[in-house]
Amino acid sequence: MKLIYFGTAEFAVPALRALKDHVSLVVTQPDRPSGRGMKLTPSPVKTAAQELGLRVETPEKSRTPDFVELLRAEQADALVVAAYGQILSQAVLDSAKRGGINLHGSLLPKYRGAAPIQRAILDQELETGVTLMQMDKGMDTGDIIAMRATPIGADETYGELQNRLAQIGAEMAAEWIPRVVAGNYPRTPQPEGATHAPKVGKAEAELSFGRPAVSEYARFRAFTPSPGAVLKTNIGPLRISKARMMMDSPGQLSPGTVLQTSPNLVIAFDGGAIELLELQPEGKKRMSGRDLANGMRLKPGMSLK
RNA sequence: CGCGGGGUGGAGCAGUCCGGUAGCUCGUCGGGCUCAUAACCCGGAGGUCGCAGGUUCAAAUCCUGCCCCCGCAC
Repeated sequence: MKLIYFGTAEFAVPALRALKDHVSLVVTQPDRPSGRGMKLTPSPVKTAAQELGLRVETPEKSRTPDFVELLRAEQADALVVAAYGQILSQAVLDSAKRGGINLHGSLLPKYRGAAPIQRAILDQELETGVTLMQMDKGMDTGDIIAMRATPIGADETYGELQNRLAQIGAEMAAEWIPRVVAGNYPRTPQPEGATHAPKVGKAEAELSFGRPAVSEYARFRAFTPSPGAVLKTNIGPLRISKARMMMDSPGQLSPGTVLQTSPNLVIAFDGGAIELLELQPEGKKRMSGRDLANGMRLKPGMSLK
């Protein structure tokens, strides 16, 4: 069994590790400038591939004739694709015997597209999962090979859920890829009811006092740890890294009010309150909500709005 | 050379412009009050003010160099 692995994000790493003994080539996005100082940063998949001693290619575009030729020359049994970040052309898909097999972080046909995991949390879905499918030229529209569901925890963040789904994906890959290569596998067209999960934008990561506490708590979870949920306040933007929904009803205090500073910082939102356990003001280090209240002299009753 | 903020007892901050007594909110330790407490009262310990030079009678504060942390943009 000879595989070419296409992946970029963290989601794709566990499956790569699971299949490593059969991967002859890893294709991932080129290093991108990122972080302070615009340093070139390799993708998580590239880092993992190098650690595993695998050959890596990082084409700017995978569909160029030269690159397709390189893929064909591998004479691979299948392309395994997970969170790669580029559309694969039909020519690329046709370069391996069984075409492209994709791991997708949702229960297809729901949440087709770039950000299925974040969207599922943002929508306060109760469950999601991983789908293994035969790629076609559409965006996550191929025939389903296997699917596994898992509940979304009430306090689960994007990072935590992604890790779990990636692990599930790795197990599915280990179980199904050999059968796919052998040509012995089911293919079920996706049913009706597709929804789309477009890339999340920076504006969506902004928490708002005026919206319902439950929706903002979901928003916090969907953007944690990356890119991070931000709460704009009169003492500057706060990046929230740990928070918890307060279950007891806070009465009808106006959104944005500091309800408690001890033992933790609690802020009123519409119809509820959220405890800010760990956050980071602009230019500062990460700190507890309590520390922020100490340094900023916050007192119950003050407004952050 | 992308833009910017910061390093002050264990934590978060003020003080730096305009040099001259180490401040605030917590934590911690001891004592008190209380049925009790994350509340309140009294008392204590704990700081080479990032590092190295320089100026000065005197530097957290002014000058020079260096190290480290972080945000934005991407």
